Amino acid sequence: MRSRPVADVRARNAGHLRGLNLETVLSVAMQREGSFTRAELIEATGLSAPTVGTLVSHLMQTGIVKDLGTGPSRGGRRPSFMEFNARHGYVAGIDLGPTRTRLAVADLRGERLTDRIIPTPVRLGPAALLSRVAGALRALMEEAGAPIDRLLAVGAGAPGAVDREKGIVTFAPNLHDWSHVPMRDMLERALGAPVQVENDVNLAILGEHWRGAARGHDTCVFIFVGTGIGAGVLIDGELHHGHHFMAGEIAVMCMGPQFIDVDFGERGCFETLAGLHALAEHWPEASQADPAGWVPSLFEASLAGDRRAKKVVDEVARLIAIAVANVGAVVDPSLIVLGGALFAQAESLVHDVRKIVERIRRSPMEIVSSALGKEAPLSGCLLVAANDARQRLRHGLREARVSPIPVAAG
Amino acid sequence: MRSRPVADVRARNAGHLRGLNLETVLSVAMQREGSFTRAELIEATGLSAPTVGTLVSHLMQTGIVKDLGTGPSRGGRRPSFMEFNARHGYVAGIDLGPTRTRLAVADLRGERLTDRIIPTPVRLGPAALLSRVAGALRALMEEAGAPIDRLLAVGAGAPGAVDREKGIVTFAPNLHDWSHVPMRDMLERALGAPVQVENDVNLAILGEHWRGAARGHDTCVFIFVGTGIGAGVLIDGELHHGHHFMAGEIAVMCMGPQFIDVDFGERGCFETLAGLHALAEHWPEASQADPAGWVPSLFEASLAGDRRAKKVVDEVARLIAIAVANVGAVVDPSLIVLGGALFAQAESLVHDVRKIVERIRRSPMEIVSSALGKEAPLSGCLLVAANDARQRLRHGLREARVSPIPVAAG
DNA sequence: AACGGATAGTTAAGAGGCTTTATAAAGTGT
DNA sequence: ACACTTTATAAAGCCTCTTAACTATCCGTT
Repeated sequence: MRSRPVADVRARNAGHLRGLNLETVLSVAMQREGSFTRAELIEATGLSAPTVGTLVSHLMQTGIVKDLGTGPSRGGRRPSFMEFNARHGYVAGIDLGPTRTRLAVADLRGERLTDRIIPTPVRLGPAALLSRVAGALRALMEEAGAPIDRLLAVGAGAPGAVDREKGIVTFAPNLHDWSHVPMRDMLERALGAPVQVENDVNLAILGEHWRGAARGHDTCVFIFVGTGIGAGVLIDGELHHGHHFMAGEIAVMCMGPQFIDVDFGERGCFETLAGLHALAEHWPEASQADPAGWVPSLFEASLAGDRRAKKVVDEVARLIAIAVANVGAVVDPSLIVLGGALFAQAESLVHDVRKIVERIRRSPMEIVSSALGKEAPLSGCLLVAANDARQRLRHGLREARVSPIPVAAG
Repeated sequence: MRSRPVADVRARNAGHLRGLNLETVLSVAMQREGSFTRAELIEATGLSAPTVGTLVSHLMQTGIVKDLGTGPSRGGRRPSFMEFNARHGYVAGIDLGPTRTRLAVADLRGERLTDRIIPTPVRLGPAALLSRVAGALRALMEEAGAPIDRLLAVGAGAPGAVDREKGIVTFAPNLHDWSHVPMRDMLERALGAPVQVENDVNLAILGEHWRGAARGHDTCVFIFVGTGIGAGVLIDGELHHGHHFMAGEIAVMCMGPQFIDVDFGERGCFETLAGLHALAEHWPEASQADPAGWVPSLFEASLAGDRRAKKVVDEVARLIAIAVANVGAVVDPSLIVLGGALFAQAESLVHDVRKIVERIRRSPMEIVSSALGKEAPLSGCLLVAANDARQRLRHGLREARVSPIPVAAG
C-alpha cells in the first residue's frame, strides 16, 4: 500500500552536480530570514567563491533570488546583498472543518498574507462544496494581490481518514456523505495548482511543531479530544502515517478488559467513553449543540463540589490520562500536546491529566496545552504547502538544467 | 538528547562524485546474490560503460570485489564475471540474555559461518562478564577461520533499556547489578572492532523483518511477553527509538481506569498483570523456575475445561489483545509479531489474541507468531553488524580514496 | 592624503570525472 | 565468409569544480 521512495538524489555526473549545488544554495537562501551576501553563502555551503557566484546569478535570472544592491562596507569592498524572493510564488491552506472552513494565503516562507473563516457549505455534496471553497480561496487570493497563476502549492486538511498518496478522503464521519472523495483531484482542477491532502490532527501537530507549543520537539504527539478523538504523530520531524494511513486512530483504543464483552464497538472504546457526546450524556445541562455552552459549566460545577459533575470530570481525565500515558509508552515522544474542543473549554483539564499521568508512570515527557488552538491545522496546511512549493522549486532547478543557460521563459 | 544527522551525503565536487559512484556500484554489487558482470552494473546504476569499468577496477584493487574470470558468451564477447567478496571481512552478533548468551559469526552479507550458545556468566560483574563473552567470541571466530583483525562490526543486544547513541545499558532488571554499563566501549576494547548496542526486543523485530515472519513488512511491531514485556517498533524499515530511547516500553502501559488508584506502579501495569510472574501467582502448580515446565500445563488445563486455568488464560489473552489493539491503533503497522516465553510455550495463545483483537476492532493488520523464536535477537544483531560493516566499507571508499588498500587496523 | 590591510567578488587557468564516439575482442547465425 | 551482437577499453570532448590571480572598495593609520 506504500511505495518506498527510492528517490536517488545522488549526483552521477557533472550536470547533476550542478543541480544539487543549486539546490544547496537555494536551501540556504530560503532558510535565511532576511538578506544575505555571496560571502555568507560561501561560508554556509562550503562551496568556492566562483561557484557560488555563478549559482547565484543563475538563481537571480529565474527570479527566485532578488538582488538588493550593495550594502555598507564591513572593512572592505561593499557586499552585494540579496534575498530569497518569498513572493516568487504563493501557497494556500484550506482547513475544512465540520462547520467552519479556514482559508489562508501565504508566501513561500509560509508567512500569512491574509486569512478568512467561512461557514462550510454543508448542504452541498462534496464536489459542489469543494468547488465553493475553491472559489472563496480564489477570491481571497485576488484580494491579497496574489495572482492565481502564481499559486505553487496548496495544503488541505479534512476531518477524517485520508489516503494522502491518492489524495482521497476515505471517510469523514462529521461531513455529510463524505466517503472516498477524491479531494486532491477536485481541488487541483478547481485551483490549477498541486494540492496535498492530509488529516486535520496530523496538520495540527505539524502546525504546533512549526509555530506552536511543540517547537523544537522533533518527536511529539498531538492528542485531540472533541466530538471525535484522534492523534497526530510526529517522528524525527516527519509525520508518521502508518501502513494504512491510520496511525493515531486512538478513537478506537480499548480502555480496559471490562469493555471487551459489552458490545464493544458501541460503548467500550476511547471516543465513546470520553468524546463530547459521552460527556453530554452524563451531564443533563448539556444542550447537544455547542460545547462552549455547557462544557465550562460542567467543569465549574465539578470545581464547586458538585458530586455528579466531579465524577464525570474525574472519569474523563483518567481516560485521557491513560491514553496519554500509553501513547507515550509506545512512541516515547519528548512532548504531548493536548487540544480540541474539550481542552479549549476546560483549562484545568490539562493540569488534571498531567497529574494523573505522573501517577501512572514517572514519565519523562512534557504534557502541554495546544498553543494554536483551532488555528493549528491551518498552520499545518501552510507548512505543508510551503514545503511542497519549495521542494518543487528546487526540483525544477535540477530538472531544467538540460541547456547550459536556461533563460527564464518570457 | 538526540542529535539530528544532518549528514549531507550530497556531492559538491568531482572528488565526492567519484566517492558516491563507487558507493553506488558497491551497493549494487552487495545486493546481488551471486556473480555479475560489468554490463549488469551499467544497467543497474545508469552509469556509462567506461565509468563502471574504472570503478570496478578500483573495487577489485581493494579486494572488496573478486574477479571470477570470463564466462560463456551470450551472443557476443564473453563477459567477465565478478562477485562481491563477502569474506572481505566478518561481523559478529552477541545476544546477551539473562541466562544464556548467543554468539554468531557471519560474513558481510550476514550469512552465518557458525554460532554458539553459552551460559551467561551471571556471577560476574558487568566488566568481567563482557570480557568473558568477548573471549568466547574470539574463540568462536578462530574456529570459524575468521581472523579477528578482519572483524569489521559487531551487533550486541541487551535485555533492558539501552542508550544506543552512547552505547550504554541504562538499566537491565534481569541482569545482576547492571546499571549504566558502558557495554559498547567495553566490548570495543575487548574485540578491537566497532560495536553497536541495541535493546533485545528491537533486535528481534529487525531479525524478523530480515529473515523471519515480518519479511516485506516495513512498518511492524514485535511484542514480547515473558518475564518482562516489551515491544520493538519498526517504521518504514527503520527502528523507532523514541526521544529517550524508551519507545516500545509497553510494560508500563495502564490497562484501565480501575488500576490507577490501587497502588499503580506495583499492581496495575501491563507487565505486572500479564507477565510470567503474574501468571505464576494465579497458577499454584507454577514452580517459579522454568516456564517451559508449567506454562503448557496451564494452557492444557484451560483447554480441558479447568475453570481456574481458563480464567487465568482468558484474562492474559485479553490483556495482550488490548495491548496489541492499542499499539496497532497508534502505530498502524501492517503486521504485529508476537513472541517471548509465553507464546513459545502456548501455541494457542496467538490464536486467542487474534480473535479478541478482531472483536475489539476490525483491524487491518496481521497478527502472527514469531518465526525465529529465541534466535530473533541474534539475527537482528547480525543484521545490525552487517549493515554497519557495509556502511563503513562504503564510507571508507569515499574517505580513503587516498590509500588504495585500507588494511584493517591490527 | 597616501598607503597597507581587509573584505567582496570576478576572471583565468587547471584538474577531475563523466559521457559520447570509436575501437577491439570474441562470439553467434546464416 | 560475412553481418551482427555482446562486452569491454581507449580517445576525445564537455561540464563543473577549485585554486590562483586580479579588480573593486573601504577602513584605519601615519
